[in-house]
Amino acid sequence: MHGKAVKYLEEKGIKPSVQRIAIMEYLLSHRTHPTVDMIFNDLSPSYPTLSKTTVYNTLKLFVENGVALRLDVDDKEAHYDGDTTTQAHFYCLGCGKILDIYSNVVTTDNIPELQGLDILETRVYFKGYCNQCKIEN
Amino acid sequence: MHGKAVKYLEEKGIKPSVQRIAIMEYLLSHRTHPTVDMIFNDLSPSYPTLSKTTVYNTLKLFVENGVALRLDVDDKEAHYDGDTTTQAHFYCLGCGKILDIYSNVVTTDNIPELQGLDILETRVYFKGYCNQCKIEN
DNA sequence: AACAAAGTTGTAATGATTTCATCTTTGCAA
DNA sequence: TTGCAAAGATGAAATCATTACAACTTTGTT
Repeated sequence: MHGKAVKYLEEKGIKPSVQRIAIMEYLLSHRTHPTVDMIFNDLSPSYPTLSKTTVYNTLKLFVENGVALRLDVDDKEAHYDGDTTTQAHFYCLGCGKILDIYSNVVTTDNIPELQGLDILETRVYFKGYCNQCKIEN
Repeated sequence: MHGKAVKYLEEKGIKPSVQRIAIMEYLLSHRTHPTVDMIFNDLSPSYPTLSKTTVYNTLKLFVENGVALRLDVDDKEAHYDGDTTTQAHFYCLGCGKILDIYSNVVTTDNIPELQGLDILETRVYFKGYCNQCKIEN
C-alpha cells in the first residue's frame, strides 16, 4: 500500500520511519499542496501520537533532501508539494487553491543578468483568480 | 530633494505624509530590497518618532496601490522593492542579497494551464549563490 | 479657532515556526 | 534474548514577524 513512499524515501537516503512514510504517502496522494496544519489534522486520527513538531521536522527534512517542495506563495503559511519537478504554480487569491503548472516556463540560459551566478532553484508564482472565483471578483 | 517621491505617491492617489515620503524616498534611493527592520532602523535616527507599525502600514499601502513590490523570497521576512516593473529576482543563499532581473522572463500567453485564469501577478525567484559566495560554497 | 477625518504611535495579541529537553523506537553487539 | 547507544518523535515553551487596536497627533475645511 505504501511501498511507493518507502522506496521513494530510501532512494533519497531518508530512513523511512512510520511518521515519514505517512507524511510522504500523504503528499503523494493528496495533490492539494497542503500546509503543516492540514497534514497534521488529516493524519492525527490515524496516528494519534503524531506531533506537529514531527510534521515540521519531517517536511524540512524532505525539502532538504529534495523529495518535497516548500511553496511560499501564500504569505500566511508554507505549502508543500510532493512533486519536485514542478517549476511553476498558480495561486488563487479568492479560494487559496494552488495549481501545478507542468509546462517548463523559464530557462535560465537566455537571461543575461544570471550569467556567472550559480542557480540552484527556479520558482515561478502566478497569482490571480481561478475560473470559479473570477466571476465573484 | 524628495520631490520625486511626492509626485510618485500623488500619481497613485496616496496622500504624501512625512512618513510616507520618507519611506518612499528610501525605497527609491536604496535598491537593496530592504526589510521592515532595515527601513525602520535606517530612518529612525532622522525620524525619532517613527513607529515600526507605521512602516508596516505604509508598505502594505504601497503594495496595495502598486508603488512597491513585496518579495517573499526569504522565508524569514518580507523584502520590499520600489521598482514595480521587475518581474524576476535572484536571491543569494549565501549572503541574502537580492538582485533585480530586468529581462522579461515569462509570458503567460504560451502556457496552456493558465488559459482562462485571471492572472494578476507573475513572480519569478531564482535562488543560488552569487559570484562572491559561490567560491565559498 | 474648532472640529472631523486621516494618519501615526506603542502596546498587546496573534500565529507560524523553532528550540529543547525528555521519551520512544531502532538496530546492533555481547 | 537482553542491553545499550544512536536516531527519531514528542510536547511544552520560546521566538519572532506581523497584525489589531485604542489613544494620540496632524491635516484640511468651515
